Formats: sequence, structure tokens, C-alpha cells
Amino acid sequence: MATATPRTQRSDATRAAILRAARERFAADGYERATIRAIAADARIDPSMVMRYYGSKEGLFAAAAEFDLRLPELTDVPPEQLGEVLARHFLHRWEGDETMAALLRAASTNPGAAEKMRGIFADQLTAAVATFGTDPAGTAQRAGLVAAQILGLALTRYIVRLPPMVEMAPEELVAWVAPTLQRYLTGNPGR
Amino acid sequence: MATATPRTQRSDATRAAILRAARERFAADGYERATIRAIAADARIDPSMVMRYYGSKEGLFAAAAEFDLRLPELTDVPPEQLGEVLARHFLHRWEGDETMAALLRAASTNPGAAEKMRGIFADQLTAAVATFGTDPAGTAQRAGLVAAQILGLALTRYIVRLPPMVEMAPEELVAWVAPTLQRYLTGNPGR
DNA sequence: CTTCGATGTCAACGGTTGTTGGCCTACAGT
DNA sequence: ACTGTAGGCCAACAACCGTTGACATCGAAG
Repeated sequence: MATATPRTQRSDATRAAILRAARERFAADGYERATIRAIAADARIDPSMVMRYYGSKEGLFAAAAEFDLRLPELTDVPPEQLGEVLARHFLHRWEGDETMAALLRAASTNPGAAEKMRGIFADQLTAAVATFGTDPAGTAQRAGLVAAQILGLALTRYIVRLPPMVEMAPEELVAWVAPTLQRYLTGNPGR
Repeated sequence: MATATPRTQRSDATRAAILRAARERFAADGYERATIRAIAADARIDPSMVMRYYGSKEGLFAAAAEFDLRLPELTDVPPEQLGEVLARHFLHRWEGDETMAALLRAASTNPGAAEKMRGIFADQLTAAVATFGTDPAGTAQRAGLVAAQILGLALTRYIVRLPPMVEMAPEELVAWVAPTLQRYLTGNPGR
């Protein structure tokens, strides 16, 4: 009220407000049900501002779905603890930022979102798996299997909300899933 | 052409045509992008017929998403082969019927579809796991974990289409996933 | 103080969607 | 042969969507 907000900061503030509202709506409703009008209402601005700042709905989604897995350095992790470290990291990453839920919900129906999802796991996860690469030829496969287990966990816990998966404590889930990831990373098929 | 089709069969035929087209569209596009008009066009009838036969879009989806996992009798399977049998069964079931892909796509954005998904896994899968129940208290958890791995596999292979998961041969996937299911069914957390 | 550009608002457009009611046609029961 | 009725089509409605353009407002540079 009293202190006038500098002008250059104002646009950045609303930009951020739009992005926050967009992530919430995309996460809760998916790409098609999340309307620009609803997002603008949440951010307390006019729908046309969304267009001005992000060009189109797809542009807004692309900005809102920018995501970094923030995978830790795996080189200084004891090889037999890789599964546990990864399982715990993903669970915490997911629980603290709804961007990933938004991306997952949207990826089921929106081709662009699916493409972005492929990019994230192909680039970030595959690269991380490659750093301790004891099996260069199978790296992509191993990363894919890890993604399948991780995304299945996220899907059942945050999207479909299967009761047993929702009710389990994070550490309980880590205990169950860690050995699976460990085998996908360093083991062989058929046990 | 020559022989007139009996009237009672005609309606059943178009009912089935609608259902088939609906499953295809729901599987390919998800709930919101699959329009009644497109489904009707595929079935070569008028959109209003869809309403007459199924009441509403939600009613049509409910009918199209009716699904039986067709889980085999698990009582006469050697306990140490449960994971392998289940993994192979799910993969074949999924590859042969796109209903499940339609349900999975829709479950990400449509609450009714998610509810139906919960029902399928809570009823059919949990019941199957309970038949050889060596751990009555943990049955629901074990079924949930199996669902997480199975759905993660389906999501990455049929929906998001992660290249390594798409390219792997079915038996290759079975070899990797079977031990995971086996441990979720009969093992303990933390290996 | 004036001027210019960026920020924000308002109203509207064109298109698509689920859904509805009226109309035509042709077959089954009498 | 006649009639009622069910299958099928056409046109339209009301609502909602993404998107656009014109107009107001206000802070900063000259």
C-alpha cells in the first residue's frame, strides 16, 4: 500500500504467481481440465495476462513443467546402497514439489507432456545411471526399469491413490522399493 | 444386403460398435480429449445415439471401462513361480486388450476412472493375493506394491512410451519384473 | 510537466463440447 | 393392410474454452 513496488519487480511477481497457480491446477486437474481462466483466477489476474506472458496454454505448461530431478552425486555412494539412496531421494523429491505430479497427470493425455517426461528420464536419470556405469550397453534399459518402478509408485500413491500405497509411511516404502531399484541397477534379470 | 437383419440384433450390434470405438478413442486420447462426436463417427452413427444408449459420456466410459483382470488360479501355482506367472499374465492381458490402457489414461485426470481403477485392484488383485495368504495382515500392502510395479510398467511402456521400455521384448520384461513381484508377494522389506 | 511504454482490465470472437427434441423411416404385431 | 414403435438422423441449444484486440492506468525517463 504505502511503499510503491518497483515496476520491474511487479511483472516478475505476477509471472511467479501465475506459475505457482498453474502448477497447482495442472497437478490437481491435469492438462485439459485445468483452464487458463481458473489459473488466472487463482493468481488474481486477468486470463489475458497469462497469454501475454506465456504465449499460449502449451507455453504455460512447458514453463510450469520445467523440472529438475536433482539427482545426488552417485559416485560417492557405496554401490550396494544405490537403491536405497535413490528410492529415498525420489520419494522426498516428489512429496515436496507438486510439479512432478502435474507432469505425470498431464503426460497421460498430452503428447507434449509425455515428450517432456521422456526427456527428463532419458537425460537426467540415464546420465546418473551411466556415471557408475558397470554395464554401458544396458544403461538405458536399467534406467527405464528404474523409471517404471518409480513412476508406478508415484502413480499409485499420488494420482490413483490406492489406499495401501497412500497409507504406507515413506520409510516403509523405501524399505520395500530399495531392493528392487538395487537389482535393476546392478543385478541381472531372473534374479 | 439381401437378408434383412432382425431388429433386436441391430441395436445390439450398434451398441457393440459404439463400445469398441469408445475403447479405442479413450485409450488413444484419454477421457477429455475423446469426444462423443469422434466416437460416433468411428462407429458410423449419430452422436445422439450414444446418448440414447449410454445416457451420458460418463455412462459410456463406465461401460467401456468395465474390465476383468482374468487372474488365473494361483492356488495350483508353485509358490516360487508366482511372480513369473503374474508378470507374464499381466503383460499378455495388457497387450491383447486396450481397455486397460484406456482406463489408465483416463484415471490420471478423471476421478471416476481413478475410482474404478482402485476398485479393480482392490477387489480382483487383493482377492487373488489373499488366496495363498501366508500373511493376512499384509495382504493389502503386498497387492498395492504389485499394482505399483505393474502399473508403472504399463505407464512407461504404453502411455509415456519410454524407448527402452517399449523396445524390450515381453519375455525380457518378464525376466526383470518377475523377481520384483515375487518379493512383494512372498518376501520381506529390506530384502 | 509531458510523454511513452509497460501493466492490467474488459468485452468479445470463433470454435468445440455434451446434450436435447423433433422428425423420418421401416419393421413387427394384429 | 394398418398402425404403433423403436432405430436412426438432423439441427439446434447453452455452456465453456483458448485467444485476441481495444482501452484504461500508472510509474519512470526526458
